[in-house]
Amino acid sequence: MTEKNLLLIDGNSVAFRSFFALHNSLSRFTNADGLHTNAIYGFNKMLDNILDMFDPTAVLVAFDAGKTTFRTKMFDEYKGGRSKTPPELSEQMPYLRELLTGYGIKSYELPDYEADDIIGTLAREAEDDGYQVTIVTGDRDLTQLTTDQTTVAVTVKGVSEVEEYTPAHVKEKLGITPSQIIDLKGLAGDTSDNYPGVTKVGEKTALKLLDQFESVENLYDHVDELKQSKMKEHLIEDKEAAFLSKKLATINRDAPIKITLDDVQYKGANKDYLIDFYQRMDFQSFLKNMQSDMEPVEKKELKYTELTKDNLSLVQELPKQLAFYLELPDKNYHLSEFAGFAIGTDDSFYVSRNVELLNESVFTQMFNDADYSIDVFDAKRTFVGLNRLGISINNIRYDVLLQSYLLDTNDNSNDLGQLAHEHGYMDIDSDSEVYGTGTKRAIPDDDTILFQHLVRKVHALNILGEKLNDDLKQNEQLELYSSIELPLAIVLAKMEIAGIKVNQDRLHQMQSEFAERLSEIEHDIYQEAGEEFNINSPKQLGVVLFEKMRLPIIKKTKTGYSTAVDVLEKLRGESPIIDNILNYRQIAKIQSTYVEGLLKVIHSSDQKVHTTYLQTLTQTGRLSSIEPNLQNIPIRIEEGKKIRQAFVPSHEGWHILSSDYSQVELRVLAHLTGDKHMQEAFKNDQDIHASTAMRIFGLKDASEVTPNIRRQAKAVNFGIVYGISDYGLSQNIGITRKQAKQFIETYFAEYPGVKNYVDGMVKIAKDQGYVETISHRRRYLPDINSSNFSQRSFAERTAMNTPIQGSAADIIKIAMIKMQNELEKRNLKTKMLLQVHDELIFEVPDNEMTEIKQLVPSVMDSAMKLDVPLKVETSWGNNWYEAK
DNA sequence: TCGATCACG
DNA sequence: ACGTACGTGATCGAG
Repeated sequence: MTEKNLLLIDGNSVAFRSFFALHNSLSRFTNADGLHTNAIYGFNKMLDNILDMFDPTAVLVAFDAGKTTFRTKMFDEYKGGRSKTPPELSEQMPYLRELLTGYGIKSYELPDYEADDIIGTLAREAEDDGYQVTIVTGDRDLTQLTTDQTTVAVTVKGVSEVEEYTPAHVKEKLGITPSQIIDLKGLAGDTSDNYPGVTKVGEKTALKLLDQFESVENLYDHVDELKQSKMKEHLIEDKEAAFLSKKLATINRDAPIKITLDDVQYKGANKDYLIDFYQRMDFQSFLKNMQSDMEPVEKKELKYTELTKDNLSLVQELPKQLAFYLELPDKNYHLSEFAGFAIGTDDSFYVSRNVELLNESVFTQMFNDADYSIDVFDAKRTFVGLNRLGISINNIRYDVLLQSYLLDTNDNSNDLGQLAHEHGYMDIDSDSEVYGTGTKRAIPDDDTILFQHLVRKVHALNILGEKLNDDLKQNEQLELYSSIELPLAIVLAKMEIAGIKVNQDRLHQMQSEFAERLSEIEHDIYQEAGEEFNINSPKQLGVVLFEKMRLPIIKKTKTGYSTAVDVLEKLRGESPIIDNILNYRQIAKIQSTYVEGLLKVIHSSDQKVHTTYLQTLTQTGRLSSIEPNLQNIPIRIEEGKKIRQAFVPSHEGWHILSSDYSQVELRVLAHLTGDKHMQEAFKNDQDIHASTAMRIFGLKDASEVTPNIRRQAKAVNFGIVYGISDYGLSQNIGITRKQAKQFIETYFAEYPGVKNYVDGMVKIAKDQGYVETISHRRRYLPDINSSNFSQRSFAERTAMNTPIQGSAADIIKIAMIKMQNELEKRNLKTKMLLQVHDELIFEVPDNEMTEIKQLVPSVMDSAMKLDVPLKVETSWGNNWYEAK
């Protein structure tokens, strides 16, 4: 006889448990549409575990139907006072149903009844029919249903483990039978369901009473026999409440359910449905399990031909639209070895380890033939790689990395395999699977492994390029892709290749100067502390300052005392050691990060540094710069600023020229908000901070704007751009929160357009789930409806900041493309070298200086037409330090 | 690998 | 009552 096993799941309870179990990682669990998925994920984990453990022949998930039930009719405060379900959980409920559909599991709800009642009723029917029943829930109340045939599995530690209650286990834990659970609840009540029980009687007392009297009814039959006590009075007084509570706790095992055991027979999952569902949820690990589950469904083996010098002509037979992948395995592609390449489309693929083949005319012609269009992954990387081989390419069509990033700034993995999976293309492994990670990372010796992987990449590009292009079109982002990001990739490649010359002698000179000063200060600090310790260790420093020297503790971090600058500044008067530490920190920073750090990354071949710009990293559309980061070279403090003297032109007699946008972000703000007052200030070329100062402090004349007042107004302007809060502003300029609040209110009254914009952006983010820049760059903000104040506030500030910072990024990107075009069109030797968010840096031969001084600002200020003028300031000198 | 710190816009 | 300014990267010490 086959065993009959029924699995009943309390849907709401398990969803709730899953949600809170993964609440800390809430923001990690969102899919591409910004939907939270943590509860769905947790529920899925639980399902996998439970199905595996109990191997059921029938399954049902019961849900609560709504707020009101027959219990609320008996007692209208039943489950009252519960905080309402967080929106991040509610939004997941419909998808939970889809998950169940995928598993081939029925779900059911019944108006006026709770999930418990459905479970109780069906469990009774199943027992009568000879089933073994397992009930899964997060709610211990359901243990009242345990019998010899029915086990109640209560989730513990989130939902990954369960505690199984049998009648024996209930007895062991509480000393009562399952049917007495309701008596227990009757006497003790239940705070989470908000019913009272008897005053002053909790679980302990209730159990004692039940041990003696067995049931509520019997207790009250003999209540007179109790000796006089406060408890006896309470019992008598709350008799009604006790009976009501018992009734409320009793699960209805006779609910009018319209679902039968026949309806819930379990026949297994619908794998196609689940795969589609997992893709939509971005559940990579479940997808993978499916795959490994699904027999030996190996990834498709693609046919390919290994290229050699002798069969190169085969490449000429390829269609004119194809994909090409050049493998530079190291992150730093300026120095990486070449592992090989693959090219092809449809079912013709060619592959080789020998990148020298690319120098053959078949390829060099193909890459510069306008009739061809080549799809790649990371155009900038490909361009730089080919350039190192002496090859140019000018017909790239789709860059799947860029496309993917523009569609969703979070999809920016540099691993094509991983990214393909995120877009639903599964016939490929990730680099980490094929090459390994960390120190074990290596290119496989086995040709078939490497070649198959490279060919799969090319095939993935064939499929994804077209698909993502359609998606971009849908988002109105085609223009952003083809007129800004793709051309920019090439411009950036050329800047990286150009590199910037570094004067090593100057750095070495600074290195010994700083070393000397550091050892002097170090000596003083040890004297003052009375011991030697590692000044660079915040932990050791904390002990010295706050334990040994007993200085007042201003702020703490998660791990101990804070020793950050703002804290030390407040301690300045306490001891001369503070000034020395601040000084030491400053110089140590310059020494380690800039002098020594920079020396480490100079290419010995040309005495230059070649940074790598990350074009697909930031959430706003800005670039970032690594190895080395040339976007944070010191400028604010003179000692650090001297580092810039080491950045020099690559030719004798040339100059470094720098042009920067003046207050772009505020100009963008004036444009986006349409605020008349703000626009007026820019149109009249006024000092914007002084103008703001006059408005918020109600000054009549510009002469009344003192430096301090201007400084405060400047902070307010910055605050507006960052998404202001009174607390943030008060911290920044050292005023009270109340004053800060007053400033902000006055500001909004003076600039009503700004106020409208701020509110409008938050609303847009709430309605559509994302915000956009002027060029339709998009940022999704899944936390905008969060019930967590802090997360929600952060999303709100981002909603207003991103269009500003992002539009400013759009503007300079356009300027860079135009600038590079002009330089090439005019055959100038001047090279664009660096971009620092609102600033472009060039090296210029003397005979081009006059032209460039005029050209750069005119290209930059006409990059985009705004409702206010853009302003550009230019300076130049013998090195970067002088160009300021 | 992570948190604290500090460099930039 | 919450607990915050927006966007980055490199270095260090410590687990």
